Amino acid sequence: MIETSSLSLQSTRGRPSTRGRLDTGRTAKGSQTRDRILESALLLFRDQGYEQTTMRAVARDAGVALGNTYYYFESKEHLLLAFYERLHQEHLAAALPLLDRERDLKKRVRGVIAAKIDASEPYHRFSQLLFKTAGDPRSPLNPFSRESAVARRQSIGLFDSVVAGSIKKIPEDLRGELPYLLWLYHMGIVLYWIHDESEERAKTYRLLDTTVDLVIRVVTLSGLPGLGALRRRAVAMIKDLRPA
Amino acid sequence: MIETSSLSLQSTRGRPSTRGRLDTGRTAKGSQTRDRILESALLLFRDQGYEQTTMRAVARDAGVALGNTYYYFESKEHLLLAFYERLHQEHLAAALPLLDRERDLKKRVRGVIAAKIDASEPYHRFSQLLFKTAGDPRSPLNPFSRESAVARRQSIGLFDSVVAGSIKKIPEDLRGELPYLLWLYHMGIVLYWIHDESEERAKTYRLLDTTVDLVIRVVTLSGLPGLGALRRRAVAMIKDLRPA
DNA sequence: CCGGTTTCCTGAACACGTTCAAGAAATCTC
DNA sequence: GAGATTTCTTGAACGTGTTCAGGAAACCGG
Repeated sequence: MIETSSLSLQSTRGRPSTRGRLDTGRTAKGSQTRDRILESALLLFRDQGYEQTTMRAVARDAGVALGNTYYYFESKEHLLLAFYERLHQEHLAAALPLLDRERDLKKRVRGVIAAKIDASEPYHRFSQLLFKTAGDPRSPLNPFSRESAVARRQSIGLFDSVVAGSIKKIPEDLRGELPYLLWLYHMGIVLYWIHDESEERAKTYRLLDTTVDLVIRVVTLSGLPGLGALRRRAVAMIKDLRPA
Repeated sequence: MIETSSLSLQSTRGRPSTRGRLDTGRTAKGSQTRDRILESALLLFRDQGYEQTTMRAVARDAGVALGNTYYYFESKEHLLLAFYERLHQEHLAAALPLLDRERDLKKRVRGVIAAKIDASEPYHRFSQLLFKTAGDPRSPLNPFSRESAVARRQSIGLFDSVVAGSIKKIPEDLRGELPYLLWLYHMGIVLYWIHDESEERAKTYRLLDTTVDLVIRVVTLSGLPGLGALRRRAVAMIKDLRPA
């Protein structure tokens, strides 16, 4: 499928997009240590949450000195960022088969978001931190920050594929902004999921099913001749106000 | 105006809705100390941000020992919560005249949200923390937590008045949920505002003007006979999925 | 007033994330 | 392989939010 060929399953670990100073993992030894630290952190995060996990415990479990963790990860939050990057890879792997198979836009959107929720489920307890820090412009986890730019672009890129690979007729002007809008929509669903404590996240899935229907309906309606002016105005607004 | 009579301008300070153990401010002396601490904290927060403000600095400026701040405020975050309660009072004071004067729904919604942004402007730099912690279910600042229930109910209550005091015809079933929906909408605008660094927050105001138009249009359209089924389905979903 | 009780206040101590000077190990150059 | 350079590792130390045992001050019933 051509439209998914731009999506990469390659992990960005090992040669991360670091900023000058922290150009780590250059030797085999260094790379191994980095992985050991990351692995320890992920296990501890999952088992006892982010706040309860101390950097000292991460270092101990990885078998290195405390200070060494700071050679490979700028801060505890960057360790979390590395986790999210891995989570995204898992999400991608889960979503790709569906994108290759299904061509109906509604099912593609629903499937990709459901895959995200499923992939995140083991980490529900501490995924709360995603949004805890997502709102802080200074945090590297903030979806608009420079440091998470790679992850964000990848995440939005997934919705590029969702749109590109569907057979639905979409007005040209809306088509350009739709992936971004779907990404925002998916963030909203995730935010709800974070707070959802219902059995099997039943409420989140009900929300998803109902709203995905509405969303697709709006996309369809926006193509009607009588609604062209309204649609153009909305698209213009999004282009204007969408963060750079 | 009857519909605003339930809104209170009384500050909740002095006799806060604390939980048993921390039933503070019972003597005149205690209450004074609490106010001194809060005042110091607000000044420091505003001038140098939340993270840069240390509890030791707060205590020093208030002229008390470090430990004493923890007698009146459970944590640094609770100090921030007290700040948001005060901010809400200022917002309320700014919004009330408009609600007494104006009866057009669109103008009421726009006015109340604009008032919120204006009231928050002096604290833009560290308001980022609102959403930083808003996503964390364990944080007292989380809009769905027990501790912020009072503030939240007040905040939604404001939109109760917005709806109740307008002359717009609104379908009965939607009318019940509309205040909550408008509150959610207003949270979205605030989230955008937090990240908005444009001159005079021009982008936020453009977003507000455009979306308020869309929102009201949807409310109007939802009353059309042909769209009753869709509206009922949407309202049912909201009732089902709205957090308790 | 006095003793008892509650409320208020103190500062040392703790665990945490983070920094840093110093040294060990790997790699490179010749 | 020796020396020079880079990469990796260490653990003590700093400043932070928070806790806590203990003491001071206010209040209350007699």
